[in-house]
Amino acid sequence: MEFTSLVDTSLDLNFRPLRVSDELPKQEVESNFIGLGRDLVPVKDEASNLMEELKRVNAENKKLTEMLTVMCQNYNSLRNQLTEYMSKQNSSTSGADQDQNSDGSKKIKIENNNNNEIVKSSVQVLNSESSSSDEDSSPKKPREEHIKTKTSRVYMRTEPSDTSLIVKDGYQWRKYGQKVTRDNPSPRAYFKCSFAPTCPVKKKVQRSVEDQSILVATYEGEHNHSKVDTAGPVTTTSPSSRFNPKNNTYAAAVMPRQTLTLDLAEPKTLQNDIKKVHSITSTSSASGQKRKSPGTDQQQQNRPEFQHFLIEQMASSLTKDPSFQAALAAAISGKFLQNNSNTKDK
DNA sequence: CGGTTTTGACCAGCGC
DNA sequence: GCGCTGGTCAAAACCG
Repeated sequence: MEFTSLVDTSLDLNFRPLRVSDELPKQEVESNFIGLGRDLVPVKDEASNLMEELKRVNAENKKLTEMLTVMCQNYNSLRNQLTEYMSKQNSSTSGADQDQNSDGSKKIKIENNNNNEIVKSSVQVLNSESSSSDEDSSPKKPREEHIKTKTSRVYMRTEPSDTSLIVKDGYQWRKYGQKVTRDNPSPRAYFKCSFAPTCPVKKKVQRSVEDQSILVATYEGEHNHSKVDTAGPVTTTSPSSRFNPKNNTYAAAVMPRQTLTLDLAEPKTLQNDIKKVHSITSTSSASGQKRKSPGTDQQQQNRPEFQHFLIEQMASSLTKDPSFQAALAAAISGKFLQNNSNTKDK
């Protein structure tokens, strides 16, 4: 449980109400064993146990808040990089769509336009709903499908040392292929949703050409089931994918990955928070298009006021979350019920 | 043993 | 028709 909470925030919180009922019996069994060992456990002890539990939950919340802070920092730095990159492109000649690309393929052009859109909208939403024309696959057949199927693209920052192509998004995926594409030296991995056999969703994951630390996940189709709630860290792929034995980068990669997992999970609340944070950090520079000295945002973010505001926002976001409240209420009431049954049994 | 990953083979679309 | 490319298949390997 602790590990789950450490690894993910909103996803687990959202699903917690479902899990509480699953997990509580376990705790009951455990505490019943304890109860058998000691004939009469004073109510005082139980109360102190509860307090301990509350303290532990509070500590967990603190950890989550800190992680969210890191997430926002990563997000902002990524945004800065993208903004800089795009402004560089804009400052060059207008027809410089294919600079960097000697072959100047149409696909790249489209990709760049898409990036442009995202940056122009201040990258509030990293999950961009794309039209049928924006997908990078050119053949006719897929194109027909795109008219029907929803495609979206998600950008995710990872540790540079992390070579795995894993995007944690709360779903369970089965990898069915990997290819090295022409316009990108890093391989592209193909995944199918493996939670439901009938689920038509596919995703492609590939590292960005510009920044190898950015994973680009392209989703095709819509899930016909809810998110998978497994016991592990937000779960996306098979057990062996949660930890990459080749480079031992799992622990290091966990933090950056959460960033977009959260974006996917609860876009509205988090984006609102991020918007607020953003408005604070960019009060001096109007549109963000002005050339800022690199690291300006970073300095702002390091300010204690900013950190405080950020933590407050995250905390309020958590406490406002009905799922979180329900989970907390269920946990507490479960404990009380457990107490009652224990005392009645004796 | 069942599910997942890996990876070479295969297929279809496209341009020349 | 041929070669290139992206996407998928499927057998073997791997893992818990």
